[in-house]
Amino acid sequence: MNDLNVELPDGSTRTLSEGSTALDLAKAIGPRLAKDALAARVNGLLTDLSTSLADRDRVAIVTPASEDGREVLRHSSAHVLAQAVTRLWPGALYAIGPAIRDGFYYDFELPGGDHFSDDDLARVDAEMRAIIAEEQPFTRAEHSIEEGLKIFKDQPFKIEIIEAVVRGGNAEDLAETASSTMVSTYSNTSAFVDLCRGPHVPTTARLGHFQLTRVAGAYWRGDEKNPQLQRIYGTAWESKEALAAHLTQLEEADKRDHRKLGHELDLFSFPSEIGSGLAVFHPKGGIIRRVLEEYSRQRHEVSGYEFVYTPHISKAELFETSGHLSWFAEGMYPPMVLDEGQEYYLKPMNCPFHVLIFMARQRSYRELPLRMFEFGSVYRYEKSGVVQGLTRVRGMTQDDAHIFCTRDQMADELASLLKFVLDLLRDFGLSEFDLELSTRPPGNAVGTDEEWAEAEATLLSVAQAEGLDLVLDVGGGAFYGPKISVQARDAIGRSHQLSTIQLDFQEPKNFDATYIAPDNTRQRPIMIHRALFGSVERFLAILIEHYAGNLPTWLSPEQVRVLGVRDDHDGYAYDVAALLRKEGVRVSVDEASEPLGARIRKAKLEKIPYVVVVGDDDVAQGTLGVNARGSNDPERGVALGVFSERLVDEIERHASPEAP
RNA sequence: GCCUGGGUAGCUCAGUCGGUAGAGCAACGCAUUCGUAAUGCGUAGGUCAGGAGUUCGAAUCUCCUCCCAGGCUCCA
Repeated sequence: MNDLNVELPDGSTRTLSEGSTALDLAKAIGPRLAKDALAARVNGLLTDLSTSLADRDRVAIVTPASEDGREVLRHSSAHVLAQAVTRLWPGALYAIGPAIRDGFYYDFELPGGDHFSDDDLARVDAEMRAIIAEEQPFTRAEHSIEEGLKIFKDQPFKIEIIEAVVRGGNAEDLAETASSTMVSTYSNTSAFVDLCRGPHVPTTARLGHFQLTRVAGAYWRGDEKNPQLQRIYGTAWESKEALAAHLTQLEEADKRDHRKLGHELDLFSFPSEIGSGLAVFHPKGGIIRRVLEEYSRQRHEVSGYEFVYTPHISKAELFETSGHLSWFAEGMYPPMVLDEGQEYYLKPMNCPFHVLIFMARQRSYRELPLRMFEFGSVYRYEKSGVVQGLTRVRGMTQDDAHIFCTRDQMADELASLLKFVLDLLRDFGLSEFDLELSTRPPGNAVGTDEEWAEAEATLLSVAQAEGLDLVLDVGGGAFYGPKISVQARDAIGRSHQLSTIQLDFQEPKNFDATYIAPDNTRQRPIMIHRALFGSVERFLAILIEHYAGNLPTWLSPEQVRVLGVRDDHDGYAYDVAALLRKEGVRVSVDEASEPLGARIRKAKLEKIPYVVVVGDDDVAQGTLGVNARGSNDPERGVALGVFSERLVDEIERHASPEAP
């Protein structure tokens, strides 16, 4: 019998007897590893422990507390979920059930068109735990296509997958089976067989740290035209602790929810009388918005932008010319019809209006690049199910600008623009970015090859100069021009798409916009659409969640609250407030009608950066007690002038008490 | 738009079998004058999301509409 040598991840080799499996390798390395092992990665491919190894294979044993391990656990959990559902709903059809980020799901069609309800989760959970307690093995088998079709003759979704794979298939289908000539199945008991490429854990006993999270409807193959299936989501982890940590993290994310904080901090609301997806900003939210917008305007002004204002509605003709009515009508509110049959639309975008400003008179090349900026309110008819807080609304304000430039100016303009975007976002405390460049789509794109190539190359080189990775979305651009989008990572690692820079070779053509070139010919300008915040509402939501409501001092609606210890200190408290207000600080006084502790608590719950307490000593010496947000250790006896200077400096630097 | 769950005082929530609506916090009033996260007492507060139906009687059962949450689809 020949030995075989396999290579381990650390580069060492092991000699095993012929016919050894990955599990045998784990045993040879150590009993603890063998006990821990869930699956193996052989020559880069995830596979079962029962896989036989060949000479010179590169093998890594997969253990639970790893990305591979969790993926296997989740995938196997999904499999158990399907088995549980078929036990509880005999005749249920099962479709697909992959591992996803943090968990898994499985899609079903229940007999008689039945739907899962929330109460079903507990039943399914109990059934899954019963299956796990039975310590069922996951047994893999390979069949011919014909056999496969026979095995799943009562499971039309599986048949559809097999047939799709035979025809060539897509990645998703291939993940379910093995290849176009062979069907891979896993069975736990004779009663339950699933079409699956695997790998799976050796037995269900290895599972258990899971929680079913929710039920949902989901279209078969993600297509709205297909029947809707019933989906159950779950999360699964390698240990009780890891599961608990994940659930805690979800709770933490909930606490940051801008809808919750927006309500608690009295920033904005969505009165149902106004309608779905339409926000009103309360005075405190209004302050944040005003400060944010003023800062943005100021930055735009020094960067050579001019400010324009345009109406919220327009005749249909404008959107016919721009093309919106032919390709974006679904996203627009229906028209208002005036007496003479004239149709007016709420604007879904600002660009056509800006083009008209460009065209208001003859333009010379000497005026270019012409940069027009507007906080433009737009209205989009979002489908009722997609509206969400401030992040997906039906009425929003974009920090929108359109740059009209010549072909020669395009590269410089893009380069300075991308720098401008990143600088501005950094001023708001966002520092981690991902860039995505969507390049020319196949087929009839507008613009010359050179224009596309130059624009793409420019965006790429700027990203590199900024030291940022740029992900290419090859062929993902719109037909009318390439696009770069900026995603920002927030404090808990979530990624939000913010800015977009979109080149447009089309719209100036639609409007026949031109400028007079040095050679006295009419030339077509290139148009760049760009929004930095995306929408002001959405940007605010992201900031609120990024800071968990603890906004940096310059953005805080109330920056300082002054409390007198007794009511005979209130006079001094007002003096302090007046002095700070003179320095431009937003400050209020809470008079001593309640105990100090209660007033401090209230101010802390409102996340005010500084709570200032003044008592006998302070009145006598002109000092303050400073209680900074995020600190449990108040500073006593701070001179008023010192505090004021510190505060003004902090505001100027966009810092906060937590990060001074 | 589709699936699931929800909407009761300003907020968070309880409300059993269908029998005239409850708490805590907040608000307001009075008292309390206090040095770093909840002072005490009292008062007021409701078209039970809206509409229709069943019933002697509906927060509770049925239907429709609106709004919210989580998914699916969508996000130019």
